Amino acid sequence: MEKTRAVTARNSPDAARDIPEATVARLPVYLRALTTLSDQGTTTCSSEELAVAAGVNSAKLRKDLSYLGSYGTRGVGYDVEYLRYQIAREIGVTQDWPVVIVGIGNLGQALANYSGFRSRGFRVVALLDADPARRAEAVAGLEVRPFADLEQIVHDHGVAIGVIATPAVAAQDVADRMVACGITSILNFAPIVLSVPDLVDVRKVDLSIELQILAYHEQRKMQGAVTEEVTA
Amino acid sequence: MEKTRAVTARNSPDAARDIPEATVARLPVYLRALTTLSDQGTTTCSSEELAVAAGVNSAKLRKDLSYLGSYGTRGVGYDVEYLRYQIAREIGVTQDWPVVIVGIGNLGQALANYSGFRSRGFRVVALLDADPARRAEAVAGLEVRPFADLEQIVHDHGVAIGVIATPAVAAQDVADRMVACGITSILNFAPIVLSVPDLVDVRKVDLSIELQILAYHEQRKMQGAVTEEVTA
DNA sequence: TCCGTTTTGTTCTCCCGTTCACAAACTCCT
DNA sequence: AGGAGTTTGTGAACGGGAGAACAAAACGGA
Repeated sequence: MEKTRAVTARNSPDAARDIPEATVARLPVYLRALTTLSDQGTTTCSSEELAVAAGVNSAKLRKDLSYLGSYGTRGVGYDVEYLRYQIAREIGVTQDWPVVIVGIGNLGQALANYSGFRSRGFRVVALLDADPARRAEAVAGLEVRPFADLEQIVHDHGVAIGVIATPAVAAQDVADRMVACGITSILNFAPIVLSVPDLVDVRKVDLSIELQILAYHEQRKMQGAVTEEVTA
Repeated sequence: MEKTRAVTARNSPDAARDIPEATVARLPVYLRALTTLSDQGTTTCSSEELAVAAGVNSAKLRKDLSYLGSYGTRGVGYDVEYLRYQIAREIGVTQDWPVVIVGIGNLGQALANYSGFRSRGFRVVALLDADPARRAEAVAGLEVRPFADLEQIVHDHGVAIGVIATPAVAAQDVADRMVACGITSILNFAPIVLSVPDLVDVRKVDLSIELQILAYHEQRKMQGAVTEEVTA
């Protein structure tokens, strides 16, 4: 394993180079910016233009792209379509990823209806909820099925990614069941720290945490204003 | 300003010490963990216990807390209630923050109904949408008002934080209007990079980016499996 | 009172990520 | 063909955060 990676790391186009995590997190942003440029009819762009569109420093952008390979032309820039495909392939969104959503409350429904998933290579194959009342009507054209169906669905569709949009109290149970079914990537919206095996990836989105971070800075802005008044 | 900060930085309890951004992002997690512990009836906890509950390293937790002050007791640990209050005060969620949500589609409705905002010091004071059809019925007990009312609402309630849940094409316009009204912190759910003045804070939540990051790692897991089979 | 135990607060070191700066490489124009 | 201009890719310096490790401090028991 180690040896294989060492040999293929530099040159092979499909080698699994180890891309820094910070870079991985920005690749989707670049992809989005390139798609926008492409829609506008732009065929070529410089690192500076793309950096502006992605809201980052151009040197950082170039270094990020250099981890994927040399896809630009010096003195010219990058071919928008070509680069877009290369990034999409590196991320893995040239293929379709089946996804299940568990917890069809307000947030779960919003996620089920979100068109941005489908357009970026993700297909919601099932909606699950433990509450029978929630299963009365279809959401986003899909019936809401009992949570017990999870294993069957994961098996049938080869699901590797699960989304948790349940209340906090239910989230750990759901995660455990997901892991038991073979899901290895979880996007967690519940405000709780999930514990999962090392080989399972978890990313969390906590809406109120984001607001709290903003509040902290907002408070400092106000304190600063007061301090200035006092010292003035 | 510089001088004032230098003088008050170390000792004054309400001084605006500069807390590292990485620490700020974790404080809300600690706050959540402490609330959970408190609800369970725990009155005292060690850094190790709290670290486990927050999903971080205990050394990192202690260092984070040390930026706020010395709120623990050596040999004993931390008083849950006391620490909880100190963190809440540092973040600024002991006071109430009025918030406006613009874009009352699926996601906007979910946000409007999210109880986690209210319970953590945020109060949704208005829902705005440019589409008259959306204003037909109330959402989360609030009427949906025209976007033109933004300035009046911001002025009346002293709103400093705005949430954008519109489609991408509308987001920059909304942000510009928010900034013009005096909003200085924006939580952006639209998949686009907003450009705002330096003194305005923007945090973004992009649902599909999170999935793409998971997809990248998922793809690598699979590649790794294949490589192992080949080399075996 | 004194010693062992526990746990915090902090120092030190290492590593990752960011940014600068520049050589290499490509285009275009003469 | 050659030189001027442009832009990429990357080496190197820099800064910040993570984690180990330890000294300082508090508690409890004898």
